[in-house]
Amino acid sequence: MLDLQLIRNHPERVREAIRHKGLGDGALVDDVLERDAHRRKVLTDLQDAQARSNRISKDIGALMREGKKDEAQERIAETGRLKERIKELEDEAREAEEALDRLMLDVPNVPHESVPVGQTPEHNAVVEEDGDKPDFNFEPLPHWELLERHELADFERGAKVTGAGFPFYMGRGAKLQRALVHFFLDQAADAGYHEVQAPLMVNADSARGTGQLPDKEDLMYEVPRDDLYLIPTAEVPVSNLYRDEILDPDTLPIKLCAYTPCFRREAGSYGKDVRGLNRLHQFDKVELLQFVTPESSYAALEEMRSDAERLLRLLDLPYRRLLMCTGDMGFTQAKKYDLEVWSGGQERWLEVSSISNFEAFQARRMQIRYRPDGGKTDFVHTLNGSGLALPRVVAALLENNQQADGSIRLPEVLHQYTGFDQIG
RNA sequence: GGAGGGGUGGCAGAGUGGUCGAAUGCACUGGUCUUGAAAACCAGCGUGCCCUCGCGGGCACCGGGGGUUCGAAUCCCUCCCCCUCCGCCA
Repeated sequence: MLDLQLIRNHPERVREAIRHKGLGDGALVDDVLERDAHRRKVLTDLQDAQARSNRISKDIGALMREGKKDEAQERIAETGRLKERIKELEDEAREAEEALDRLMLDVPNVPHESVPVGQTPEHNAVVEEDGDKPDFNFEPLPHWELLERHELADFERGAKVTGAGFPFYMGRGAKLQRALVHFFLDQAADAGYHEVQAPLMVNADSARGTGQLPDKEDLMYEVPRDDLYLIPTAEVPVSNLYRDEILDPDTLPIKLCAYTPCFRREAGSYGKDVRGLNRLHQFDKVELLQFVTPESSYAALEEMRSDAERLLRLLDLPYRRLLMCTGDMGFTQAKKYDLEVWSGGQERWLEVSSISNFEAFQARRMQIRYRPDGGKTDFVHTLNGSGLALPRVVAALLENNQQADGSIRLPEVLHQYTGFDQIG
């Protein structure tokens, strides 16, 4: 949610943000301003009426105490009309409030000034490329063939047991997953992130807090009987950790990391993108999160970005960093980087991390505040980033490190975690 | 799942229909005292919103929602959460 003050004071900036994100012409802003004016008018009327009512009740109390029952009765008689009026105004105020809230949920976050303006992925800026793409003197295989050859994963049985997109990882495949999770968490700890283990299901309030509800409902699996949702990312439960709280400034920045499986319905995504590990309904991810003061959030974004990039360098995976343009960055973000690894078998870039600064957009929705020393409470800024999502990292590791004889050499940093240095 | 108890300010803990946004203690902040500190004493100390250039004023909030009443922390309904005991169970 955006700051209503910002819309009031700089409506043109918000209109521009809406256009740049490709979400309309910005007429929404005028609706908001109109609704806001109306709400305030109704609120003022209501509060006037309530103040009068309170005055009368207080007088009645005083009269009762003095034993002037008759006078009290007279005053009670006066209140009938006023009570009705208050009821009407309360209804009006609630409607006005709800109408404004609904509109406010449609207002996207304003992109940071450093974000390139554009509507399509072509406008994303490739900021950096690092590492050498593998140069094979044989025909490299895509990872799904490598998985099959080495019996690292079983997609067919996964489909039987659950459905497409729910593979079993087997033997060294399973161990590799566990090793990566362990490695990522250790690295995060070294970088100062505090590990948490989060619930894998959340309630509707939490899903709303991070913006999965109301509009991205199709993303999540539901457990209707208990009114819960399976998490599409650890971002959802962990961001909500401090919902409705006022944080002590001494505790900031709060840096958290969490390993969780992620569940995504991925409704409507078909095509060859979905082969193998490229797109799954369940996958593992280590997520990094930070709660910071507003003035430090962009430094934190760069820090988090380099925390994620370090993992790719340690794994010796060639990657590139994209600065997402206004139209490709999403509704809630102010600035977002994507990290993509090169997969040598498929000869394409695979997104393995997305690192975002939400500024106060999520915090306002979740009511996460802090009290600056001696000052008024203010919303924290929130950031999160994958560090990293496993399946595509596995895909790239297998593809890039395959040898002519079909074996796969694992990067050295993983040996102590896997207990083996190659597959096959 | 069954039975009972309970949710009040940062914490502890009063308050069971009217001068209660809420006693008191602790914590915290400022001041007095002191060479300094502690102690003691004095004062301040919740959140959100609305009106106002400002001074200031108003409204709402005692787990959430609804109701009774001129008036609700207090009474009623409902939901949620916590605790104790029993059952079940990784």
